[in-house]
Amino acid sequence: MIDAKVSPLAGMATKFALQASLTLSDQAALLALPHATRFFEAGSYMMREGDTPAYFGTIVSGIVCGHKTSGDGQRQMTSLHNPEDLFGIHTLYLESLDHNVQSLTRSEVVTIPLTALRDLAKNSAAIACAIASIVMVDISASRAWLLNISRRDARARVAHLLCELAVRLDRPGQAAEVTYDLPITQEQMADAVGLTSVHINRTLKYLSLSGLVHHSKSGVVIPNWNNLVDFADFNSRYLHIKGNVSPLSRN
Amino acid sequence: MIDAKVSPLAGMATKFALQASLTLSDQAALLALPHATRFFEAGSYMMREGDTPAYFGTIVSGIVCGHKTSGDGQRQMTSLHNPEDLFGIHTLYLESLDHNVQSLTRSEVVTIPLTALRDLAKNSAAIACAIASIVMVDISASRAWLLNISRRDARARVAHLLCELAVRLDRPGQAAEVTYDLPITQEQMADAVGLTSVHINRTLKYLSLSGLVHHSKSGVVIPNWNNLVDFADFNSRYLHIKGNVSPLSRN
DNA sequence: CGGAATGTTGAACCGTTTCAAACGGAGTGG
DNA sequence: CCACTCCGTTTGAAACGGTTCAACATTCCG
Repeated sequence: MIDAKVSPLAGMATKFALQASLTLSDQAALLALPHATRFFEAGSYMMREGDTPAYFGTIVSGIVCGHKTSGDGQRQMTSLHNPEDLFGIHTLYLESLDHNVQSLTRSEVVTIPLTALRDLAKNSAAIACAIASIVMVDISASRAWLLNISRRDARARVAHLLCELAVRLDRPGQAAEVTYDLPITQEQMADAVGLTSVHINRTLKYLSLSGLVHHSKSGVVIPNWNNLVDFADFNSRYLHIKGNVSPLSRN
Repeated sequence: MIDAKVSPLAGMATKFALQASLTLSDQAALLALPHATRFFEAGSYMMREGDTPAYFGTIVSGIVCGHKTSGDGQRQMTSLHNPEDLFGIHTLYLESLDHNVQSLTRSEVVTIPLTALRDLAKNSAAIACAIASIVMVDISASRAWLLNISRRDARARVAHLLCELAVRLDRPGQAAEVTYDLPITQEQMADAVGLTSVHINRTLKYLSLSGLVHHSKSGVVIPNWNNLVDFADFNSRYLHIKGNVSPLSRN
């Protein structure tokens, strides 16, 4: 099995292994991928729309987002990546990037050239399947965001986002209260859910006053997980977490 | 090369071949996939959220959509499929469906069991890569919908959708005027772009009055392609059409 | 300590929704 | 062939949710 101590690529290799059954040589090949550790300041671009995709990576620390901007400069995030998440793998076979990737906080990432992964996938059906599988999970999340942004009001919308992050950070499941770090600004949150930072402010105030969630620099506190899930109309199925116990992600 | 006359699967096989270089035996294997021709009445469900994915397919005729619904019954389409498009392939490696697939008009489709494709992908890296590639193109479109719905007003939003469909139906490129069929109701269009059918009505009226697009039972007429593209802030890059001449898709 | 970035609040405004009513066309049955 | 119905379209008026603009408070950071 993959030993998490061995390599900064171990997390990435594990993600692959979760999606398809890999031979030992496939696992070894993944761990042998050329890679570099890089640091990005908050707000710096890791990739830009229109670029030729060059690498993908795993996040070691920090928060990274994918986003697009409209002609008049408005921005919409399309994904949010936490430590241990992969980013950029969607673009493995795209000739040009359709979105930007930017760090929201100072972050450390391990980057891997796409050419190297392409070579691997060309020779291993299992690895290619794992990649396809990873992208399928991501497109499912993308569809969930679409619904969230188009059909839920501001309150449920940010509640839903906070639920998603809780589940992805593996927090719920034990007690009623759920807690995690989320060092992003209200403006960044606005770009994630398609609102204004002013309205995010009012919405967070409402959610806090009604005891559903508290968000501050010290993190997110969800006093009662089930309450928030109900309020947000949240169902974690779309995250396709393997071995997920309850499809409703209520305790 | 793949002969379009041979099999109802030829279109599907060609889509795969466009994304990865397939050996002749890969191509033959794709064409040999078990399949069935099926008809669906307008409005009938081909797959439902929560189901275990069973098949994918190509559309022969008709229009099919993917959609999700929120707890209070509001609906948001996540994709629209025209003849020759694939549907359901996103779910190849998902344990449960995260969205519904429904026909908007009476439609004829060719369905292929996912198990058969999984077997093929397991043994051919090229086919697995083609699948990954197809999904990557789709997730790119999904991101574009996200931006469209969250950050453009109703007018630009429906204009953008009509641009996308024009390009995907391969209409623009020759003359300034662009025409195509789009036998969907205003309510269906509303579900595609995240608006109300009432507001779609007013928006279409505006677009028609200003000479940008006309939509009726007889189809879509775009008197001047470049005008609509500018108005909609449309750039076809996100569709990743191979061999696409102009990334801006202006003539 | 000072300046910039982020958060907070109020008031006016505006795009979209909601509700309600009426209209038109296609299909059906008498 | 007309009357009836159903479904989608059209229009108006009022209400609502979120934006915009502007001012001020707070926190962060060099």
